[in-house]
Amino acid sequence: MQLVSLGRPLLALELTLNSGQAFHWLREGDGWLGAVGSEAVYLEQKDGELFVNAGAEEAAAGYLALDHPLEEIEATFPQDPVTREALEFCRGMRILRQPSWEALATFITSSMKQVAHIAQISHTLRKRYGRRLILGGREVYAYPEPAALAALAEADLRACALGYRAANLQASARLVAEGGVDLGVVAGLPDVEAQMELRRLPGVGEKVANCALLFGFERLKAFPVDVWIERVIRERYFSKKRKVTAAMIRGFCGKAFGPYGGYAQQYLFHHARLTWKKG
DNA sequence: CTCCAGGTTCCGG
DNA sequence: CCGGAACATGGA
Repeated sequence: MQLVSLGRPLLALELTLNSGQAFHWLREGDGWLGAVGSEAVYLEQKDGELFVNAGAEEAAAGYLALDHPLEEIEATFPQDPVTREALEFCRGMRILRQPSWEALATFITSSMKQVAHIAQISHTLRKRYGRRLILGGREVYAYPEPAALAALAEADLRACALGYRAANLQASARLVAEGGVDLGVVAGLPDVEAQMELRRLPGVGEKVANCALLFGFERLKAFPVDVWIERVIRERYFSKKRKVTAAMIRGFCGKAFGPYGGYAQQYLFHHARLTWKKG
């Protein structure tokens, strides 16, 4: 396979691909093999230099969001010790620019699931119902289109270990495929309205909507609050308060982390998930 | 075995 | 607005 250099961007490639944003990248030799939309892509980073299979330069640069001004973004983070620790741990991690349906759908399947299992579900769905792509003799699978999932029975999705999420994914795929919720329209809405529109889909509440906005609609201030973020906020920012309600956490997170709150959130999430010690 | 995971929805205070 | 319970599945 012929590789092309994309230079030396500020990028922590492995961290980015394994930080719980996307769930399908697999180790292949010295790099990573996966799909960017409907294009098979190989990525490799060697001594800070980024390489991609010839022909996929544009897709890779867009997906990896190399145009995000990452040094400026990281400089907007608050200076508190918790965020600084996360920044030190995650420096160079980027918010991927994923296709909106792919991001939305994978997070519909994510509720009450560990990252490893979300990945397993993603791979099963891709392999059974996504388009098969070939790169360097290797098979890669695109995420299934809304219409492909809309055409299935709920039982087909249950068979992919989706559990109660099967009905939500099926119904959401149908709504999107039939235009009941138009993701192209969502892309043009302001953040608040976009979130409301996404929440019309079954299985999409505040957290999943924010994940979709952050990872699939490039809303870099969207701040998903999951169990890890909630733990961090409660125990390290509100440690002395007796009662901390969801509204207080939402208010704090929307205000305290600046114009790139979603980036800060991702750093806090990843750092907490990998280093948290009980007690 | 028990506990918990990148939650949502519905229901009763 | 708030807390609880039901909902499936598998990794730790």
